[in-house]
Amino acid sequence: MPLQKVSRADILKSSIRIFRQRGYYRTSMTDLADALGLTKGAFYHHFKDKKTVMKEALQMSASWFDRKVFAIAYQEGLSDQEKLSQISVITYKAFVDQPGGCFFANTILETAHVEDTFRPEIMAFFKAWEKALLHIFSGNIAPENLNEQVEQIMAEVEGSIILMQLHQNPAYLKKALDRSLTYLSLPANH
Amino acid sequence: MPLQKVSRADILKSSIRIFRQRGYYRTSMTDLADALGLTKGAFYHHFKDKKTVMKEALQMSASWFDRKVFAIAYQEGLSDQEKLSQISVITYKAFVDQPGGCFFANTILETAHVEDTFRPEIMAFFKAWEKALLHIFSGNIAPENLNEQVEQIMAEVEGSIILMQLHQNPAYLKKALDRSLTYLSLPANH
DNA sequence: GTCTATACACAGATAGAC
DNA sequence: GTCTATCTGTGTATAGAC
Repeated sequence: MPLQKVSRADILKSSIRIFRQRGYYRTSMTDLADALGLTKGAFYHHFKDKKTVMKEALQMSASWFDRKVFAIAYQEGLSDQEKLSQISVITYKAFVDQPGGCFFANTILETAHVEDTFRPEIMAFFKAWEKALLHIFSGNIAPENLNEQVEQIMAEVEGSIILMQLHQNPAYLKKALDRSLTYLSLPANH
Repeated sequence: MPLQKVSRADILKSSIRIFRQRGYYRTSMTDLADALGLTKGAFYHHFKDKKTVMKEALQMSASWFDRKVFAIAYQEGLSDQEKLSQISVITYKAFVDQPGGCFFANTILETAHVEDTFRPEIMAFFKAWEKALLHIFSGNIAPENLNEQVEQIMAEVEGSIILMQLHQNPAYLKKALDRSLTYLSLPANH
């Protein structure tokens, strides 16, 4: 029986799930190690400290959204409606299938007034999301309303994730995502 | 020189500020005691444990919103526009003057997937907010759209508080509150 | 009502055997 | 690469003097 090899990516995938649900401060190194069937000592062989695990976890999660969600905004041959609809479906699935809500929103609220350690990673996620939405809506909305429309959608989605977790009911997120689709065809924007 | 007397309300007011900024788990009993110039031992004379401080802090904060913000929705002699406008102004001031964003949103995101301890107190805040908005909008919006309109406003405001803290810019909250006023006079709702 | 001192658990992190 | 054992700091909470 050879020794089990755990890849850096395996560790991060597992740690993302735990950090997202329990938060950064409440998660202990023992929590992270146990989830992989490792001891603390073995875990520290792979990562030098908790901060580094968290930073790379945020980066890996942001990268997933870049590739699986935001990339849809730049695909050739899709209408703006199709792009936004596909993004909504995947976003819904992502936030409902795996508990813990939005890893990035959770982390900024938890840490913003304690330390700035993770602000760059969190900011990168929101900037990529904003850019994708701006790309989709730029042809449908007057330039002077564009930025606020995109801001509004991001606020609605993030806020609905809070309500979803409060009421333990994913319908809140579903309705917010559905509303974002209606903003593509508002008469007032043409 | 008599011994200094610290009231339960004083302790709670101070603790609310710290819990809101640092979160529940990251806040230590030493943090709470130090802020009042007390030692841990003295602090424990007033509250039997951390959980109780948090519960009463949430209750006191919710009570403040009930009296100072949500009560406006039921005041005689104000138009719906005036009610919502006054609520917006106070809400903005409350969330901007004191750092840490929304105590209730922070706490539900931090604790929802770890324990249910504070869910009743947090739920009470959101229910009171929802009820106040329903009261204001009930005369302006068709009954079949009423619930979703109120949901949307709460999601937008909470989401904008996240963006406000991410970008360290209160304009995000201001714009979300201003949008809520426009929903009172949307032609589609009449 | 506030203080010092302390008990006990667990946190993050490291050393060294296998 | 994983383990056990350990170091050090800090957490919640309590006991008892003043």
